[in-house]
Amino acid sequence: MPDIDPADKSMDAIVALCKRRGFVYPASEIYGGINGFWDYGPLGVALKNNIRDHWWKHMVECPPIGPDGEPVSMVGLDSSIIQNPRTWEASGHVGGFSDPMVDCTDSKKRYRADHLMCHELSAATNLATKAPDAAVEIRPIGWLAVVEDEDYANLWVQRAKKIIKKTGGGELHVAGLNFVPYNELPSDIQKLVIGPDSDKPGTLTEPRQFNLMFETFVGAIRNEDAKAYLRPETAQGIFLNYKNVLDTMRVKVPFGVAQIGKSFRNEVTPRNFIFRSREFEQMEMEWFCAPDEAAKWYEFWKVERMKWWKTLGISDSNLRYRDHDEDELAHYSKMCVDIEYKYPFSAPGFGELEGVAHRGCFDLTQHQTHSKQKLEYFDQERQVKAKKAGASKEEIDAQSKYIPNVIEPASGLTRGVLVLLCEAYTEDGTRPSKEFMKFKPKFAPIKAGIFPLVNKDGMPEVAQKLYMQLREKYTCQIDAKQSIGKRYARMDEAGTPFCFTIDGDTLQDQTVTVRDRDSQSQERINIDKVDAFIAEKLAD
RNA sequence: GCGGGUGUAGCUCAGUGGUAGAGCGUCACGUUGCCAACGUGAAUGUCGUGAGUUCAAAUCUCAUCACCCGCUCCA
Repeated sequence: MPDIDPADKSMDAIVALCKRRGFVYPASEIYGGINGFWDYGPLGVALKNNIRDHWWKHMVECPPIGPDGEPVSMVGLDSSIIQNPRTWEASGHVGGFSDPMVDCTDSKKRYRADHLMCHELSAATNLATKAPDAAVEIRPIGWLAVVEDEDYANLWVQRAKKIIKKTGGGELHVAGLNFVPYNELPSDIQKLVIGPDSDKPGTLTEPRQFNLMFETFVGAIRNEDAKAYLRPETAQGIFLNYKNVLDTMRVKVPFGVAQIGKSFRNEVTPRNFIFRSREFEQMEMEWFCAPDEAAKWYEFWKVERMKWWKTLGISDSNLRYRDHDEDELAHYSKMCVDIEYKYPFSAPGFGELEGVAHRGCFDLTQHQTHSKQKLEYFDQERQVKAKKAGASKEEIDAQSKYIPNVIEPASGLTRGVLVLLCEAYTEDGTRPSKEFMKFKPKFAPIKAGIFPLVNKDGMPEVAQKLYMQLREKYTCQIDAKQSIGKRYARMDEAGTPFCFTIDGDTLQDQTVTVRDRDSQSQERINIDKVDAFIAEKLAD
């Protein structure tokens, strides 16, 4: 069966199935829910754990082979969600995530206050055209704002002329263009500003802070000194422990530290099911390397991470790279590429799944400055090499002491769950369930259903015995209730790849039927071969 | 945060001021011989929440919450 284009899948139908079958529920639903939070149900947590374990296996326990043919060096970590608040000053999250925003009550648009470039606007009317220097009347109109872009000064002049025409005419009167960002204007002048999509002054609100970090208080006393933040990313926990790992784990640059955990962002607009939620789970790795090798490792991880996503059974045409433009890069990043997936809500476009960022030495330098702890790395191999080459003391130091650069593949575990849900969702009007979940067997929450064909003649007993044996190794469900078709249909919606049915023949010749989820076809195998059959199908 | 839309059983929905409904699903019992079979029965609703108008509100009004779409933002 050819893969279905995500554009043809209905997000509503996926959300409905997720709830109906226990993948994802709205959080605190009996109280009316809470915007931006979701609970993972029995099948959802199984799917999420499967992806999580697969990532951990391929990043920490069995990391990829490096360019030199040896496995790369990687260790795991699980750092605290709440850290010393100074962490977030150093990382740039206090400030960086709190851009002041301005709303226009006329155009109903919202702008970043520091992106609104404002200039005083006046019209000049020459009262006596024959006496050039005298009798020029200056008519102040107010201030005019335009959105900052490459050519905003020209845009401003065009808008200014239009507004002068509308408000009584005259020539544009400016003495040199000196733009001021909206947030730097005094509040009495802010009231005179004409918005970028409005003709009226005073329609812009005061700049308002949108801090994207959740705040809490450590200890019983709730004051500024006790204020702390829920981490908005897991990455900083790794930087905070960089020195501990170096001192205790006998690792040498280049090496990586990987971590999986919850992060929290007070998003302005949680949207698109679990794609953007306020509490989410990340799988992040920080790769520490010598500055002159960073570009090489950036390419390495860019390739490796895409390979990894493809091992989840996602079709090639639904994944792509998207390099960030220079003006799009975050304050810490030198290069960044997104691995994107074609979600049903973004199709035919793509949406982010993972970002691989070249963070330079930004983070460690920041933490070194703020904490006053030395985070420099001493590279003994380079020192020996430089000495052999007869370098001067200064040259040896320069080559062997450095702040490592960091390559960061950061992905959303909960986005991975969403991708597999979207990828697996398949409509098929010809089968009883009308829709089924085509998970790659390795990631399916339930690997096998075990059914007695009918609930008599010793079949339930044989099924029970098989179940007890299989459940030691695989997530299985035994079900003897209702018709066999109904049981198959339920398993289809749960995405269970195989169903083993004990029938009359089983009692005679020790064989069971295996029903394949995708083809709905059956074959008979010996009951002793069931374990090996599943094992083979789960292997990569 | 702004604008628009939606909210009735687990799901899909009907119900425009007068007793809360249907189909599917779920559960029980019986039956069963490979794809949501059949029979009988059962459970499930503060009609999103709170106020107001009314003799009477799922229905009208207001507020609020959640979800969807578009801005804005974003991993």
